[in-house]
Amino acid sequence: MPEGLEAEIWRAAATPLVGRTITDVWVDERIAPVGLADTITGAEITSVDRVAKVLLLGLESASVDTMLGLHFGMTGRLEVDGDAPIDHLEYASGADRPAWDRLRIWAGIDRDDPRAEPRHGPALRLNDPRRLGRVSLDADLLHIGPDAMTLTARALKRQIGGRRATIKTLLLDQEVVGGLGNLCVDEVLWAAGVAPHRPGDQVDSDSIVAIARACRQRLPAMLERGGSTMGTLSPELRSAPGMCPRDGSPLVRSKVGGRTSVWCPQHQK
DNA sequence: CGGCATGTTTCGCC
DNA sequence: AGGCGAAACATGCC
Repeated sequence: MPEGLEAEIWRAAATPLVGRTITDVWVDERIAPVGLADTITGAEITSVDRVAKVLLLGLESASVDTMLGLHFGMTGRLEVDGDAPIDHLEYASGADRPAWDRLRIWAGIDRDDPRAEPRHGPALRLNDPRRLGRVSLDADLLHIGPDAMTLTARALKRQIGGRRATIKTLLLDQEVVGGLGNLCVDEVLWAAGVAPHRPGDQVDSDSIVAIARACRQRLPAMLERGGSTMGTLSPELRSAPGMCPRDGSPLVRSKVGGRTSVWCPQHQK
């Protein structure tokens, strides 16, 4: 579930936390730096941002000035004030077990708001069955590439350079482009008419333009509709590849860059 | 039981 | 040195 689009949905959902003070923290210490809870308890949440697939909370207090980074891995999901903005797909059987919680942050309401009611549950809850997600402090995000949603052809061309890895591998590399995951890359390449296994240095200029345009146009549309699973290459189509929605020829399911890829040999060259 | 999963990190080989 | 690809990580589901 979590690609850049999901992180963006969670960013928007978490903005009401700005201005609150962290009163208590519980964390699964296997996925966080030592002493994280003590470090951030008492700090005010001063900002909520997203970089690529990472959600960032700015935290400030007399003794702390840091950025808390939430990485969701393959199966992480977020709840804010008891509300999950995205439902499961992979674990769609309604499973949401407390045992899978990895981080719980209780944060007080705005001190000066007389209408505010006390809250009992955690303000923020990171639930992640597979535990591939991570919580970090001051993560190094300097090398993250330009964000996919606003990607320009010029920037994409520069980032790809003369590299010979497959275009799919390159687009999945967060240092090349920020925010794309397996589903979005397949969707973008399908829309742009580029085969996933084409080497980066053999992607012509027109295709670069098409990929960047597909990122700028399709990703915001998918975001609007609910995230990475809302592309033309639907989860149903991915799991049982049928006919290409564009030209009606058979879709192919194969491994590219170690990831399951769905594409149309007819119009993706 | 075997295989597979929306993601990163690490290791070894050029 | 650095790009590249495969393996590893961890757990649940079909």
